Amino acid sequence: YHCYCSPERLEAVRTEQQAQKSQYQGYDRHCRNLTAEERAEKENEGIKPVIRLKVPTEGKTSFTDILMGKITRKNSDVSPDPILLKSDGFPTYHLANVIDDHLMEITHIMRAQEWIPSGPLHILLYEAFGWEPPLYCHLPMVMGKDGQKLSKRHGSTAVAEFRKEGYLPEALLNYVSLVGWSYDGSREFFTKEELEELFSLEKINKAPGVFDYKKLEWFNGQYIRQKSDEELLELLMPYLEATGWDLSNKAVLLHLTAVAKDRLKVLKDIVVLARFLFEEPSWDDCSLFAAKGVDLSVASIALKRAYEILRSGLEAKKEQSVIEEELAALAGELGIKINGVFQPLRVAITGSTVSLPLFDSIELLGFDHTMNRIEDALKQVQKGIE
RNA sequence: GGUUCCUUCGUCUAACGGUUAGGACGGGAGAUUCUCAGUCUUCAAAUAGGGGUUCGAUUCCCCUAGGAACUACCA
Repeated sequence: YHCYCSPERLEAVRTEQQAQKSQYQGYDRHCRNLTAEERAEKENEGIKPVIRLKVPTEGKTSFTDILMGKITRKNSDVSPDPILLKSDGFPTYHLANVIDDHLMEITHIMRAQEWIPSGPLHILLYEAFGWEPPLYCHLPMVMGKDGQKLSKRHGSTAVAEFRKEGYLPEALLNYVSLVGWSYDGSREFFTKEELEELFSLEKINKAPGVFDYKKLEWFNGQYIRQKSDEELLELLMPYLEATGWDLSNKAVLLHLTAVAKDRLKVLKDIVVLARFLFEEPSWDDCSLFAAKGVDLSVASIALKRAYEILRSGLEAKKEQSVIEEELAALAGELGIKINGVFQPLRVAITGSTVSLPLFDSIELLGFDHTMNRIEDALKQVQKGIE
């Protein structure tokens, strides 16, 4: 039916209902039973009407949900006479949805549980048109950590964002399949093909699930580790290329990939791990050179001596294990822990106390470059002590 | 407020009405070790509360509590 109520009147009705804490909420069906004269009068005033659905005030409407079972709602509880056609002639969602699905010959509607309350309204619409309603399956929603509808403030929510962060499609798919569903309670790894085979609506949980970014990360790490070095490098390239670094040495990149593989949670992480290869450390904070419980002056000596051991060892092409032993011996001599020697080296070479394994870092960087860096670092430490 | 849906470790979940309530993530401890990771071992951690039905209830029923969604001329 045509409704001529102004937005202002609707708003007034709404605030009045709220103020009264009225049990009845929504449109008051003001225009539902206008006489022909009253309508003509409104038309003459030039008011463009909306078209509302005359929802029955008696009886109930129900439909069967594949997951939820029978859902029934009293017609008096269905949204009172919702707008179907707006005053500008455009349909609202409910009208468009029903017509579109019907014309598209949709047989099954699977949507989130937040749509359950609109179910009876849609059924009413199908009945009004004399159409056969489709089958419904309302799926549990996915919530954020706070138990509210997952939204932007919980982190990434769009597939494109997950991809940008460096989540593998197969990891995301695998993880998401396990929110609200399980196969047998113990098996967790599924390929897309296996999911096509094994996924079943019947085993979907009714309760909403919380999206666990930690577990997604874990899945992603698992899938990353399943890749060959070559495959992984290919996936990593876009992230590396975005930095503007010189990536011409494929052998180095492959070695980098192999060493970084265990350390990646998301592909994007490669940038942090690789930075030392392409940018010179600044060593702004000299205290980084000193391991816990080690004096900076001692660290300085350790670095100097370690540098000599490294240089002669590498020049003589000694085994890594031999050089390691020599470095360990140095630590013993200085009365500090092994890390007291490794940390200043690590900081000198990579600029950070956290890095890829030391000898891999050296090999990636190359002998000359490594030596130069340690020499520079030595100067920094001297300045730091003074 | 009203309507509807939901309720097993912190999180995702498993358990023909009969199990020491299982697995995974995360957390703790330990091993490996040059840091960080990774890997391995290991520990803690739950049936929301109250009534029924039953020889027996996580499982079936009722009540309470809690949570969520919806309640637009948005979708």
